[in-house]
Amino acid sequence: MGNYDVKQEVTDKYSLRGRVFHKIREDILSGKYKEHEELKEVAIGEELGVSRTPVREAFRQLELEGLIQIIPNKGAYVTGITVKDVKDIYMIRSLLEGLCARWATENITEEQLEEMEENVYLAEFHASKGHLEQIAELDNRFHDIMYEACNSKMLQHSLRDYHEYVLRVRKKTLSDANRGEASNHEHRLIMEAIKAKDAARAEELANRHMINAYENMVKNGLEEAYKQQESSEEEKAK
Amino acid sequence: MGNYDVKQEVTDKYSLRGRVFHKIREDILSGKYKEHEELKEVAIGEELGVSRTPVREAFRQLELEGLIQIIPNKGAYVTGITVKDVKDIYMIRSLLEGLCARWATENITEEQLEEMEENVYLAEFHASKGHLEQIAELDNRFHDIMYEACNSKMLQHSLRDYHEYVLRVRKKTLSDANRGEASNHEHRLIMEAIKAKDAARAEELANRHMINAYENMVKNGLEEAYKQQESSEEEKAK
DNA sequence: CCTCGTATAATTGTATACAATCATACGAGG
DNA sequence: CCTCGTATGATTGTATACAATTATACGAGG
Repeated sequence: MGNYDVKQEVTDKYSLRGRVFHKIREDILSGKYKEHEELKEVAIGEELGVSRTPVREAFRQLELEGLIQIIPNKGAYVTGITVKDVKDIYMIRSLLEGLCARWATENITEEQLEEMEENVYLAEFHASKGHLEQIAELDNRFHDIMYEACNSKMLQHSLRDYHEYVLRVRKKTLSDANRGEASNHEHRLIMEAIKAKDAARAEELANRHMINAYENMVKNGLEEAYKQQESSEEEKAK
Repeated sequence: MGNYDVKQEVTDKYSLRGRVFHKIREDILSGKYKEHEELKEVAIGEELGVSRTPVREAFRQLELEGLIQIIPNKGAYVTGITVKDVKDIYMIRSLLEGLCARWATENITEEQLEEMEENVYLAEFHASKGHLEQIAELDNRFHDIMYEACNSKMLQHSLRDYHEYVLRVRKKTLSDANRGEASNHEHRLIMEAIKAKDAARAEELANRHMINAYENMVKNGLEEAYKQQESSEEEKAK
């Protein structure tokens, strides 16, 4: 239950307010709650040791994110995430990460660029040592730096949403060491394009970066990670 | 207060659950609550004739949408929407509407295509008669048909979000009869491209459609519609 | 006069109580 | 045996009560 103290920053950011929200979200994305399953306020509240009030607030947020659907006076039902959803997200992200890279080229600060360079070097180091955990962490951070650098609150918001959405899938695919190195190399190219102020190239590279990530994911069994929707067909029959 | 019975469908969709949410949202987008203003739960609750509970739930949703920022144990502060935000949204939408048009070309059903054709004809009729209200309504519907036709839950969700976000600006610019007719014509071209199964052309046209809408908006005084942020500078000084 | 600490007020966070709505089961009537 | 209506239980919707936290005001001490 209390697996939220792994990273201190994240803990502080989410503890108390939003802890319930992120826990339920995690449980949906991890497949604990299956598609079309009904979520009861009291049951989840008891499981997390809180009353219905915070649970209800979390439900409202989850509905807005599209993870559950709330039917008034009836209940909250898990929407789930299908293979097609993941594919769509990567296509959408491909476009938006491209736009982000373009804007980042125009707006990035010296500090951000330096952190990006450091990130790339560090990632290559950890890749050579086989430190998978750090690679995933640095990959997260690389994209986050770019989201900040693009200087657009709106774009940043959308990309963060999508990024989190597929976080579980990403963690799985980045565990593949080959893709990890390829991904790092793509990060380097993007970074260099940004540094050279070549916005068009940065956009094109970021575009490809997403497509590559997606194609690799398909190759490495995206279906398996999300076979939950098959088993939910029985659920639907009820 | 009770201006929600203009359109029956919308009323039913939002009444009871979500009414509070949409009302507060409307008040933020309309500029009633200015940037950096603190929203008190009890005050808003009394104004809407409800207790704190529904207000709090609405706050959580609004935060997720980025319209307010909630600082734990302190308060909820209006984030507002700046000129740059609107510009960014249109650039983002340009890409996503393009993608949507492409996917719609591949997935649209006969019924949807027929409704789209009907929509275009109707819009041209009302434009010739100068019925501005109907034009805005049909414009909404045109895009909504395409969102449905693209057959992507994720893309549909994002585009609806953005669409609503700039709804107020759009209503203002579509009041310009010239842009209304130009917009209708662009709708027709998109529709014809979809009908001809020319996905690349549909994408390109939808792209341009957004850029044109944005450029027209700038010309017609986008700044004026959102000058609220200037006045909020004083607020910030407090 | 300024600084710091305590006390008070205001506001949010959470839990609980009550109301409204929906699902289910059971039995009367056909 | 089936259908419909009512009654009961479960679940959500809302309001209120209490706890925790934060902001403010005031006064003691330097």
